[in-house]
Amino acid sequence: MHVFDVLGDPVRRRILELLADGELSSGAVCEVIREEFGISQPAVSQHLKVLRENGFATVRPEGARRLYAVNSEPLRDIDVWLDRFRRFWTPHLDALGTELARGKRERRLRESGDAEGRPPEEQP
Amino acid sequence: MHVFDVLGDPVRRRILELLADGELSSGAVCEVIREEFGISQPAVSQHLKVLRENGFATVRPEGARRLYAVNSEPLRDIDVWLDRFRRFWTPHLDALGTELARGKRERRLRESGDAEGRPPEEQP
DNA sequence: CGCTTATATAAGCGACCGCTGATATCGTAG
DNA sequence: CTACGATATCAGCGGTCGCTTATATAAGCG
Repeated sequence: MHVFDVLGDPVRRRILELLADGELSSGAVCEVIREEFGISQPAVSQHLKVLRENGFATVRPEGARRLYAVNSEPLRDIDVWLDRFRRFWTPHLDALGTELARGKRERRLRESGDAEGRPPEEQP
Repeated sequence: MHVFDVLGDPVRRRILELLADGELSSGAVCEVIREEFGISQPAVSQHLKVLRENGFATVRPEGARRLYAVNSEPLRDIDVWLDRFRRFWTPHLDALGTELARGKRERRLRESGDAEGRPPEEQP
């Protein structure tokens, strides 16, 4: 399934938004989604499966619960795909220039300020 | 139709990639897509319609041809949606910081260097 | 041990999406 | 005016996706 197909579903997008604020158990996700979309637990579980199998989320068992977290790599792929269109709203850069600028920005900000540092969950 | 649904289709993504290099006639798009995906002219026309109706492309008649061009606004919406996940690969920024940094970056680059300036096509 | 809670899987069904083939519209050339 | 080329639209069909109900797996708890 392609990256954009995964994000094509509003429920999956919402789940990712929820996970963006920190890891959540399947049940916690269920509760919110059920309230907002009115769909069943298996439906949510199937969406979580899609997110899992396509690398958008990682799972960590904790007792009987399963804690889900965002895995950002596929989202970064989208960001990269968007690069070729960035010059349409940052007109003075071609694709290479944008890449350099993004790198420079990151470096500049990394060495100056800092905020809360949640490390990006990498799975081996 | 939602932004991500539009990009869910590989043909539509490819068409946008083609249009990213400059405007193309429906026929020109057809030719490439037909070669790459082996689908018919009506199929391509329907995809162009989806792109048009969802604001991803603009059309300009030139004689009997119709010239298509990228309209970047929906793509920017995706970029904005991605903002909430950017801290996963630029860990030292929260969402607000990222927004500020992006604005600052743009301003900084706008007043310093410049490259070839294809103006972003705005439709009134 | 059973019983409950938490989550995942299976089977089946309806809706939607994208394709094709046929046709309509529109511009242009002879 | 007619014919042709370029593009859009229509009708219909098949496949896929997401939902539901029912069930399986597995952990916690008395």
